[in-house]
Amino acid sequence: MTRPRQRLLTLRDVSEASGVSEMTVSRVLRGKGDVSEATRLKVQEAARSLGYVPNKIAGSLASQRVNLVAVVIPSLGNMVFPEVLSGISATLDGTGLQPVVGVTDYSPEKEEKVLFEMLSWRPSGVIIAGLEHTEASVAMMKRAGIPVVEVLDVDGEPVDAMVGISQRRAGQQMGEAIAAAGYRRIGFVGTGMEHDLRARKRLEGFESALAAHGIEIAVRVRYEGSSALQKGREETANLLDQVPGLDFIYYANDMVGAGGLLELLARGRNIPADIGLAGFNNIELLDGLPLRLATMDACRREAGQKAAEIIAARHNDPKMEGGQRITLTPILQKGQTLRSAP
Amino acid sequence: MTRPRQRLLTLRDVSEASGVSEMTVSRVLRGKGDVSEATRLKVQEAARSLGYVPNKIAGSLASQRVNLVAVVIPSLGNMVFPEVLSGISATLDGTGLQPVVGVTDYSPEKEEKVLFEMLSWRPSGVIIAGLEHTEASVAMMKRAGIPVVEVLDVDGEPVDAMVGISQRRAGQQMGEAIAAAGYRRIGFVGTGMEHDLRARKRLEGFESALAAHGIEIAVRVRYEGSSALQKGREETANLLDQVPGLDFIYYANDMVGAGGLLELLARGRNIPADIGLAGFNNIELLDGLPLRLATMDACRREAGQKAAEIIAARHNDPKMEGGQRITLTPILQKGQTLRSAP
DNA sequence: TTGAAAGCGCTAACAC
DNA sequence: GTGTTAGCGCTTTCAA
Repeated sequence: MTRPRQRLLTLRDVSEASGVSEMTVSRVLRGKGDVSEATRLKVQEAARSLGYVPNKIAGSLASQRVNLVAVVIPSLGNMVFPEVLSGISATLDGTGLQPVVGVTDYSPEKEEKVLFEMLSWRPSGVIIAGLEHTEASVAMMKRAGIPVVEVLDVDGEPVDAMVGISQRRAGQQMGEAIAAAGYRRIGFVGTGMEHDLRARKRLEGFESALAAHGIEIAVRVRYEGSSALQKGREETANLLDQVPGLDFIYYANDMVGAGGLLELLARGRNIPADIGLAGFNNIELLDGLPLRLATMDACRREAGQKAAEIIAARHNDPKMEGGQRITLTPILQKGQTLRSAP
Repeated sequence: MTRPRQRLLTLRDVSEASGVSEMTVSRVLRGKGDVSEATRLKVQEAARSLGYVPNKIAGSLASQRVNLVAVVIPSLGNMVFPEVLSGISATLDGTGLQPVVGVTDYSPEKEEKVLFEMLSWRPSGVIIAGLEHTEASVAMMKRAGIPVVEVLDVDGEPVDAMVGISQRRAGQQMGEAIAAAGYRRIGFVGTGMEHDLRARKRLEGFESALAAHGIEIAVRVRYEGSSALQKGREETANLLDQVPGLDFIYYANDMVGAGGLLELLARGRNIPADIGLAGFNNIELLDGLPLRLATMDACRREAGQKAAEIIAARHNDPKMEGGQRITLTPILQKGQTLRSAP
């Protein structure tokens, strides 16, 4: 494959350039241990002028510690995971820990591979989306001997710690609000993501809430691929044509929901009196739409923050107990597309 | 800070469990060298049943090779960089190389830190957004002895290789199209990103093209913060109030442009006859809007792909020459918000 | 086809 | 405050 690249600068080079022992150079560069001001300056100057970049591979091997946190998420393409990530980064900043991201494309097999790959770097912790993983993935995480935090869902048993909302409950709440508002003929637009188990749980909760009111989803479609805004329009048109009497559409996420909103507005439909709609995620995009879409916050940023806090705390105090369970509470935003209960 | 974590499984454990020497176990696990089928099976079985995860830190130190590619980008929050990333991942898949992402928040100082941090892991290559970096960053990249590809801009001198569009030329082209269409009183909505040098270059090109037609930008505003759709609406309203005779608005990106479009439609303006508008990036979102916004593709995915190809090729053949320069050509999409030349 | 020895570049632990 | 020694867990090299 590849041949070793040219030799780079080592501690020894800095040591020779500064006339200070390797060990002391190492101390200066890490800011550990007492070093006299004089030698410190000598060393720093030498390192700077040589352009020395320490070798973390060697350092980590020797110290048996790695300042990386593995973050395993399904996708970077839909705004929700970047937000989790941004919560993680913000919290990790200043702890000396660094997130490293792996993407699974919603595939459990790829997740397993990514996890294996990341664990082979011996990170200080794992933050992973969801509670469902292959047996091998679970085994790996358990054996890794590091804090593991599963995020964005709390409906199930975690490997170790978990932080998130109850997706099932979130779906239920939306279903209840819709039924309470008197909507009766309800359509659903879902993603084609077979493996988005959180979306599935939301839908289950949603259906159970409707069932309690004697309502069944009248029609459902799934879209494949991305371009969610456009798909939202198309599938909405689709639904309306299939079932003219529809008075509500529930969308698997805000992006398709926004597309649906644009379509309904284009058709001059009376929202929310005549027909209502709701999405999920509370993405920022909604602020600029002609009407505020009803939605629910998945608390993604907060989940990332809390997860990172757990990792950081346990990194600093390895004796700390694991198994934290933090349930976040999403707020239902009625926006302007869900009428109030009569 | 932290104490070493519990001892994990090592090659020695697999060696003992299988009764095969460490060296041969290593060969099996890496699939290198000739190993008899019998021992191969013994070893694989032992590794699997123990749940052995190799230690890449030790492996990389010993072999002096690391299968990581450092990817340094300003942000994950706006869809353009994730797309570059996805081009990179797709191309790297199957090469044995893995991208590791660092985010700079458009700050040159943070970029320097991120670069230092990543280079200390001795990656096999660097892909970094833009051509402008601190002196120290440039020095680090030059000294690293690995392929470096700067992406998304070709207006300047690269450290090594570069792949992207000419941002200046892109701005010019849009300016020319607008002037040719006969628009004369032109407004500009930019981001508050002081350090988005690519946006700045686009604007320079844009202004120079207008100047060639004796036109100056009549009014410009910058928005701060995110929520680009909403800001697009607000700033558009703002502009129209300040300069009622405006007949074109150029937006720094499609997201604000989409907000502007919604605002103009809400005001019942006649697009593109009465007033035109254009964005930049050709994001997917545009497909679902009531009118297709005029825009220009930044070739982000393609830039990621080409960059990754360069890294992969040079990884496989270190003797290969560096300094590749690939200029991609963005296509101007007139959409429905830019009238044709009279 | 397999094994033994010698490091990779750094840091922990201990001596001075 | 500074230096010395002995590895960290692998892979390279070379011998068997």
